[in-house]
Amino acid sequence: MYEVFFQKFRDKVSLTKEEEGLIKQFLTPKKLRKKQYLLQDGDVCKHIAFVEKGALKAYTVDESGTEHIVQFALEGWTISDLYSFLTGEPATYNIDAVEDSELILISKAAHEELLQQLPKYETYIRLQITGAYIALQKRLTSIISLPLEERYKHFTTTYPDIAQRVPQHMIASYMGLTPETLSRIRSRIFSRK
Amino acid sequence: MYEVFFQKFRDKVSLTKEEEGLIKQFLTPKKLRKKQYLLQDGDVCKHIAFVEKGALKAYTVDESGTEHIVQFALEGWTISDLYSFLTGEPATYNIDAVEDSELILISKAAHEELLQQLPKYETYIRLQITGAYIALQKRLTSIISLPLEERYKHFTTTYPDIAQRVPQHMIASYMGLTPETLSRIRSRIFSRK
DNA sequence: AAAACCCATTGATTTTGGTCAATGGAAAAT
DNA sequence: ATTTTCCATTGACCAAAATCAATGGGTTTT
Repeated sequence: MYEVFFQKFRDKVSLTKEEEGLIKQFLTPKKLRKKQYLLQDGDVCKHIAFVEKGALKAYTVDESGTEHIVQFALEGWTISDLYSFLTGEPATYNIDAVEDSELILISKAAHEELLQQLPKYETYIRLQITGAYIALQKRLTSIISLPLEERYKHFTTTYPDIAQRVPQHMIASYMGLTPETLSRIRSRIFSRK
Repeated sequence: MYEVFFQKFRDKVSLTKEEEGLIKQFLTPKKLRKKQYLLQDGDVCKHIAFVEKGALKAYTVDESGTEHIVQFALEGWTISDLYSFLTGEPATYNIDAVEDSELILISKAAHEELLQQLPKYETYIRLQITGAYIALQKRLTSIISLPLEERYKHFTTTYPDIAQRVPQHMIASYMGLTPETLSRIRSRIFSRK
């Protein structure tokens, strides 16, 4: 149940068996069926969720009811409304399951306790958030500097797993496009080469 | 010379005079004239730069020679090509001074040494990068979910200082627009209210 | 003080993506 | 097995932003 989590952890910081056991006490497993919410806009985000299996998405919904996907998370990724988690303010994102999923939850209390008790946990969190920041900055850069067709190619080469598993209209939403436009971009790419 | 830096540091983590002295040994001040480069695309990013005074921008340049601004940094902000800094890969951003500026540089060696010697430094870095991540995620959300006019308003209310000090064509670039389009959006906003 | 440059604005036109609508196929529900 | 539902695609049309081009106000340079 915790294999992927500790694998990712050890990729960043080495752990003894004892430390692993200590951490385990603070983790809560949770299963989520496809389309179930992990978090709803307006609620306070109570957990950081690590994806052991499955796929989730974080998104906003505008007045017209359109979803705008902010983030996908597959196995090995972490998802939350970090601002809400840290401040206790109501969340501005919804998070739900794109597929049946298995998660590992870290509550605010557990997070703070681990930061206190285990310096390696702080290092893990620091490296984890740093990686997320860099990935986000690259995404932003591709949005402001690449033409649409290049952006789509960049996306599919950076995240081939997401491109394969997730319905196209969600990818369109993630890219800030309508499904029709993404479909046309794809057909242009295929016909041209 | 180090006032703003330690002020920001203490906002996140308290420091004794001794600790402050220790950190100071690892910092290098640097002045930059308007338009001077701090980092050029292709070079390795050797430092994290903290802005004591002035304003910098990080940007890419596409084949047509157009700049795409990824980030601004005013007093109290930090700027670098973090990916290049951490991995030693060539940078993909240029960074230069929008105004005459005073910086505090942290080299890779200094960064690693401080992480080793001073747990509070790691905490500072963790909180700092967390804040940057949240800000970036908000920016991304506004890009994919808000209509242009709202996005501009969001920008000016979130960063009134940048909106005032930086030329409009740079803000257009930061928003992924042409200067003409931003100008028209502004005139629409002013005439409408 | 004049010249050169930078920059914001405005107009005319083109390009690009969005909207509305219909179709067909595949997957899920009954 | 058959009906729904969901989803990708395509077409016609519309709206929005980019491009091209010109103007004039400010700065800075000389």
